Amino acid sequence: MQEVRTRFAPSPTGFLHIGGARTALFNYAYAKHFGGQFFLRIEDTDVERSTKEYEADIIESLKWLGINHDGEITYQSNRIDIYKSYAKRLLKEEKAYYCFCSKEQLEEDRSVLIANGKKPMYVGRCRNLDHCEIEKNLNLDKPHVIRFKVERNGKSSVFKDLIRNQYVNINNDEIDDFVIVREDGIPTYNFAVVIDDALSEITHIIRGDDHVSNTPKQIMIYESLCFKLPQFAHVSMILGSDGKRLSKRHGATSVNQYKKEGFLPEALDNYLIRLGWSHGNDEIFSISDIIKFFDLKSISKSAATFNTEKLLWLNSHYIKSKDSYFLIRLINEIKEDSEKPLEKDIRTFSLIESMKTRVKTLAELRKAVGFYLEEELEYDRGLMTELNLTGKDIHFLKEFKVFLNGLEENIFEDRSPKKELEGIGNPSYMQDIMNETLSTINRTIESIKSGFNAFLSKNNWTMKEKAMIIRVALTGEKVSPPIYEIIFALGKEKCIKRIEKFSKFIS
RNA sequence: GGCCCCAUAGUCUAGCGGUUAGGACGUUGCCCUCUCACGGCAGUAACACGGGUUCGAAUCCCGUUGGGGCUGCCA
Repeated sequence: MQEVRTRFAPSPTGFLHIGGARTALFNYAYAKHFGGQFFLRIEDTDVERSTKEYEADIIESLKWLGINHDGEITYQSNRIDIYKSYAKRLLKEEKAYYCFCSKEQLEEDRSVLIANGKKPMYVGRCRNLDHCEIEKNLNLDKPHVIRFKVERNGKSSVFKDLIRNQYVNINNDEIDDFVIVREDGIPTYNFAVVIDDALSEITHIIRGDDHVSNTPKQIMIYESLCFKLPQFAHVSMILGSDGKRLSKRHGATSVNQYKKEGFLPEALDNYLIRLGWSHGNDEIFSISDIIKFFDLKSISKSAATFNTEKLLWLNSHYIKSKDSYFLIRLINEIKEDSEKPLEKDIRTFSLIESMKTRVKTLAELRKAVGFYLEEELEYDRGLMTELNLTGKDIHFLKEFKVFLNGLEENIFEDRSPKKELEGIGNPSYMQDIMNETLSTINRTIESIKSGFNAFLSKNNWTMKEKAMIIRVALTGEKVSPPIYEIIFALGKEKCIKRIEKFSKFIS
């Protein structure tokens, strides 16, 4: 069997968006499923709109998603001469022709056709120019493009689409004599794409639905150049919540933006692969699962609506599955320059460990431990009225401070294994350290817990009635990790300081 | 307008001639509980419509409606 070779061919006229990422993932998964190769080609023939910034974004985003290409990246802008030579060949074989019509003239033709209720196609003025006329115009340096001469007289173009598993039939009368080389000598998409795909021996072209109507044009070029045809698979579009094609209007659409907002690449990959593709009732797919199970026949024919809720669910799923040191690292990677980095110590670790089940993004996770990062807490007035504190509470806080004072210092010693974790590559060793860290935390928290419970019962208090005031005093928030965990993370001294400050604030 | 494609709950989907139409997200209720989550349990909600074909249709065919795409010297 022939090796499967696929490609992703974005144009650097925008950031890598969700739709492009899915197409890339499909192509990657398909090739890898068959042990084939996946290539990346930058289609930068639109010199007006292509930028290096977008190009870098696309490459980086793909890398972040783990969609790794084989071989070197191809740039169409480096291959203009190749396209030109093929255009020359088509000209010589009279499968293409020079067109000297001015843009103004074409615009006029167009409006006349539309006014008469006709299809706005090229009128064919230059389709059958005689040699002398062409020579004359060329010698005069008259601006021109090269058009492909579409065979008509009732002919039609047929190709099989692998997603629908059926033939798509388009009458050639519907297809214009499209431009293959622009006035400035740069080839157009439909021309360059065919030459590159053919020359790089791409076997399967998996791309968006928006290319179906281009396919007959491209097949004509394949045939006119005697290239071997690849197979085509057109994936339906991704729609926004309003049913319209997904665009910037719908909020975050670039991969990069999702990264910044604290999504994990695993979550995005998993979400994207399930958007339009299924494998029975399975929902969770790692990259290797994707490669293992991916196929074209399980791709849905209909358009899919992008749903952030489900992405968030997947993201929280993957956040929960990561170890907390790793999460700290990821949070620091995406933090704003103005934010201070999270420390890789055992206290931060314990908080992340506790909060990671309560958030859906890394950004939220960072925010959730904000009370720990802040030196000085702000207490919300509204929250105070809600608490409705009395003299009894002030008394309780006093007692609580006594309890804190009585805690042994050494339980708060920082037994951070961070040094050992820096720059080591042995996963099982890391796992050991991780487990040890976790059990240290658990042991300590247990000891705080039993001491605290004894303190409560001695005074005939219950957790239920006292938890909220402690929570607010120590964090300034109504929602926080469990009390014992806060005490552990903050440490004795900070807890006492915060209780003192809070007591002063309320009295 | 013309051409092409699509149609199972709010969303992603399973189904491929005979199912109590399955799963997941969301949502609702309950349990757990120091808050919020997590977790567990239970519930909610769908075959767009109309004709055929067939003993039998979500499934096959035709039409209607609705949606999407293309109709560039963008890709």
